[in-house]
Amino acid sequence: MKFTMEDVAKLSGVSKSTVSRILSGKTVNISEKTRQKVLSVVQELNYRPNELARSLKMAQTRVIGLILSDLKNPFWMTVLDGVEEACNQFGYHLMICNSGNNGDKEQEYILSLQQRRVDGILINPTVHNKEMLAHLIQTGFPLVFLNRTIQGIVANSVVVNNRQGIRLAVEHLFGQGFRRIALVTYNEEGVSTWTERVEGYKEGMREHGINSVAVWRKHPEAELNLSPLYEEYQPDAVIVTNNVLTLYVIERLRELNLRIPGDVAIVGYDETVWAKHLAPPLTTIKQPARELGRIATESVIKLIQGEKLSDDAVTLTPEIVVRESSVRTR
Amino acid sequence: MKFTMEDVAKLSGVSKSTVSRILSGKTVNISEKTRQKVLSVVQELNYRPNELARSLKMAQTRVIGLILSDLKNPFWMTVLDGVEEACNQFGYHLMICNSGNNGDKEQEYILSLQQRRVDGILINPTVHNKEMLAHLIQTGFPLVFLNRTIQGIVANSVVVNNRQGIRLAVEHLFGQGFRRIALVTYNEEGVSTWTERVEGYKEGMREHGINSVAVWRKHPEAELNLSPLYEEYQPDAVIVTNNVLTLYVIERLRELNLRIPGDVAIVGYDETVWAKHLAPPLTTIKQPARELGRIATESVIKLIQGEKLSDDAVTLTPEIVVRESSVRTR
DNA sequence: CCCTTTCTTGCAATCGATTGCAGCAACCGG
DNA sequence: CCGGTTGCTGCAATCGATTGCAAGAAAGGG
Repeated sequence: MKFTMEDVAKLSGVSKSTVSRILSGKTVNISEKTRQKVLSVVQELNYRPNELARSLKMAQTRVIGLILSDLKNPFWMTVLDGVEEACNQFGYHLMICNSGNNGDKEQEYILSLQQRRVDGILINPTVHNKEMLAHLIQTGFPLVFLNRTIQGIVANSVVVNNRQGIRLAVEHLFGQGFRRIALVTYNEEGVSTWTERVEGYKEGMREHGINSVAVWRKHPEAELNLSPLYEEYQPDAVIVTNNVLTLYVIERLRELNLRIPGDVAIVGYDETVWAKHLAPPLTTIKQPARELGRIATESVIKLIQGEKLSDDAVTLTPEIVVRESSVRTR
Repeated sequence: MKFTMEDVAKLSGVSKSTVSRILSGKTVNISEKTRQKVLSVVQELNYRPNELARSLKMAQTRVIGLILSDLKNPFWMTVLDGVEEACNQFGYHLMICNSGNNGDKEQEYILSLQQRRVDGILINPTVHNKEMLAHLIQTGFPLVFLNRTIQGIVANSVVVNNRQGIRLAVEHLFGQGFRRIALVTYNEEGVSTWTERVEGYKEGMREHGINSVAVWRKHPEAELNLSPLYEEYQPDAVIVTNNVLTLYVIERLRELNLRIPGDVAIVGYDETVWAKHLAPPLTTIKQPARELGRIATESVIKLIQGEKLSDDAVTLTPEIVVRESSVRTR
């Protein structure tokens, strides 16, 4: 049922070369008669060229690999939508992988995508494959870091300003009169998003003359008992560095019978569909997720097409969406 | 920097054939000496075979295409996670496309995936490409419908029982003493998920002797003014057939100054990370999303491997998660 | 020691495209 | 009528693997 160029050629009474030239749009010097003939046969057979063969010969697949560290995080849904949109626009296809923050799996995927000869890779990297990634970049392979950077690796990357994001939260809370602000984040060594957000928090506090800060870290797999932490620092506000973690923290605070924002104010990370429907509606740091996806994809496509990018890193700007969860009640 | 089998062969002093046989694990009759020699060269060069060439020759790519109708819906995130997991387990890669419920885009993606010679396709189909899909199935192409069926097409599909899902909601609400139950759904012609849920609702109501029902339909792009609808039917409970739509409805009801569940109870569709954090916590119909993804993927892989599936359709069972939004207050 | 059988390995065709080079036909002017 | 252009098309090599067939080497039997 599947036809080849050979078949089309035979039925049109021409050679493969001619068919190929017509289909690839190399309009140069093909008589209108043969062109019509060939196109009608193509139509009739419903022929479509085998992309594998084409890719093999052309040494390009028009496929981009995407490696995410945690597919379950709803944040990626919007990013993914932007990535898909850009891919579609430029005629690329997307191959998706989920490393689950596992270094070995990530490595296997990188190799595997390369074996499949993807033209470029978008990656939200783990911290476990530094040398491999560095090597890849060094060899000129089109690679773009998505939302995370890796210490010590100069790479094209598209990220959102994490320090600024947290500082928006800090400034807002200070404006509302809160002073004892704690931060809750994930306990994952070396992940730039978390470390930068923690730094942003400390900087922000320091600027207001506060050096006694509280950073609470939750291991992704374990529970976090807020009770002793709360007792020790007695915060009047909490900033959380991740969307799902925010829900977790809210739940734990409720268990301590703390009212939001009366006893403790909350600012969460990532604007989500549900943020405004929580009780009380949640103040969030909104990251431009779709743009993140779009721009990163456009970047990798530019690299593929041989363009030099003017900047190694594109840094997007977060906003704060203020809702009741962080507004001082009288 | 990229080596070919030829290079490996030359450096090992053997022919391509031998290298190929060793790497493809065809252990039959290769002397241990040459095997070791070749493997060491492979190691040294860091050689990995070109999958394009292999795929071309073998006429299989070990890639599965996934076409979703609406990537933005958080429901898919969990499904996707299940799909990815199964793909990974069986050594397949995933190519993702988003039709955005657009028939033309869907068609283009189907053709394009076929051109790329994916081994099989998982699709959450729109209603616009019946003949094409039917034809595909007829030719024996491994295709599995995901979460939706298409009227008039017998296909392998994995779905969740939609009638039963809604009826769980109806029964629960009746148990709580609600009688004037309205349903809100999307106004999309012919989409099985919506039509089946509407039917389930009507059946459930009829069984309780209620023939006067209210189905409110929201066009995906337009606003829905609940005020007149509410006035007309005066429901004491509302079931919503989609997760994001549920948030929308809750917002509109709030604008009408209706208290939940005091004035009107709510049951939403899809168990989400945020459901239990809403105010009040939301009762939901929980679909086994990850299993949906896993099983559909396993099905298409079986089809690819030539197995006959014992049943055309696998129907999974939803559950109800009861929370305060649908519990009668005294 | 020769012939047969069993291991190993290589040759060359194949998968389905793309493309440089060359050849043939038609057309032109002189 | 002939040589030179120009226009159109085909031949055959190539991309990087896989694999049927056959040949050469090694081993075994008489």
